Amino acid sequence: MCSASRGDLTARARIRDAAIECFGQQGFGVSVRAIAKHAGVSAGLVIHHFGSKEKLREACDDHVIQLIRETKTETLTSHDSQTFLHQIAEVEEYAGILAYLVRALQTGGKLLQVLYERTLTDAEEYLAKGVEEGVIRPSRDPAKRARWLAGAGLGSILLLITLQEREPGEDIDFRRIMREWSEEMILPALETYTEGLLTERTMLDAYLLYISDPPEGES
Amino acid sequence: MCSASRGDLTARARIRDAAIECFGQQGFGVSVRAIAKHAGVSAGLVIHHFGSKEKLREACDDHVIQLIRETKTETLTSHDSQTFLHQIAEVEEYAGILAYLVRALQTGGKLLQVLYERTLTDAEEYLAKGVEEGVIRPSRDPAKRARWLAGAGLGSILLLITLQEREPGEDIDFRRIMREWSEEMILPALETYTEGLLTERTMLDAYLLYISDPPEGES
DNA sequence: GTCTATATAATGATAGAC
DNA sequence: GTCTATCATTATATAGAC
Repeated sequence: MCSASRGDLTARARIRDAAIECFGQQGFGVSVRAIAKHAGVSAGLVIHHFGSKEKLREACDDHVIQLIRETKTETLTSHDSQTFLHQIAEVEEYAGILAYLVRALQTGGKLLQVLYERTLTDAEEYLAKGVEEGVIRPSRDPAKRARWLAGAGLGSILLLITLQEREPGEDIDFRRIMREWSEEMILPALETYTEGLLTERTMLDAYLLYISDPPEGES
Repeated sequence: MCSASRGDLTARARIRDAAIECFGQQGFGVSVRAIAKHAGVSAGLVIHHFGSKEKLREACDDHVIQLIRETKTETLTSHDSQTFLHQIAEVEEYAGILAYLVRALQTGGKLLQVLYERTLTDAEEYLAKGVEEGVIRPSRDPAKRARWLAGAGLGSILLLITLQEREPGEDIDFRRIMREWSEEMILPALETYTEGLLTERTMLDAYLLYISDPPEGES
């Protein structure tokens, strides 16, 4: 399925996997000693293989990024563009990776960048396909709409997860959170996406007029 | 305007303000010594006043929470429910507080809880007022819709800010980010909120039927 | 490759002078 | 109230044996 399964039992890989678990559960402040203990090796060996704690962190990032890139997005058929995050949350095996992922997302950096781009690409495809099939309305600016929806989708699930974490180190049931959130949002989302939110089109028309006839210098 | 201005120049307050700046710019890993240096006092005095680094952190949280509670939400007239975050971002004086706020939001905890509740309350009020005035469509479940919109609003702006932070310690222009985001989202938001996203109401009707006639045991 | 032992630096917090 | 000096702990990273 993914490269993490191929005879990947070298000490280096074991340490990396242990690091992903420790970082995910306890945050990036966790000590090299704790990671080494969890991997069943000495602290020295960890540094021997990765050079430094920071490089170990980078190796973890790269490993998860590779996983994101290798995992195909399931066919998007449901009411809302299924996030990659939802997909991975359903796989028991990836529980540790998901925890790491969430923590990495909260601190920003390359991983967040990659996941956002992935989410954006998925949203663009989903929307384009829907428009082509006639089930989704065309947009005056499809790229902007995709960015808006992707940002709201990834952002709100990320916010929700962060919101659930009462105390540091607490185990979070990502699957439960995402399932509950999906049920929570389906009614308002369907409602709004079907019927809209505003009763009048005055604001939209005013804005369209505004941008078609810019008041002051603009390209 | 707010309590932070009343003869608040005691050393304790100076240390607290310095801590907010340091935490905001460099994260919560910043040392007590660095905070003390920034406040122009000794490290011992910091502990003397607050007991521990953690309690200092709590004092910072409480101070920002008080600010959130004291700041009134401006009348919500624009196209979209203006987030409290947007409002504070426009005040030059609060630049340091905003940085702290964002970092606190990313790590979760009490402050995030408070700000989310605030955003939710604002959204509920805004929507209720709009429905009453007839400019916003009534919802089958107003509370759920408010939660959905508040989560998407706060979540996406938080995601966007986190996304902008290339390297740790980098100075972020929150105002620029929020202004650009507002301009980015106004077209897709108005478009979707006015015309909807889906061309057919089959999915909504199917879901409404589904929940009105639950297939298996449900309250 | 893997270990133990250790160097070195930084941290949060304390004690006591002023 | 504020300082300096110091403690005790912990961290990352290194050196060298096996």
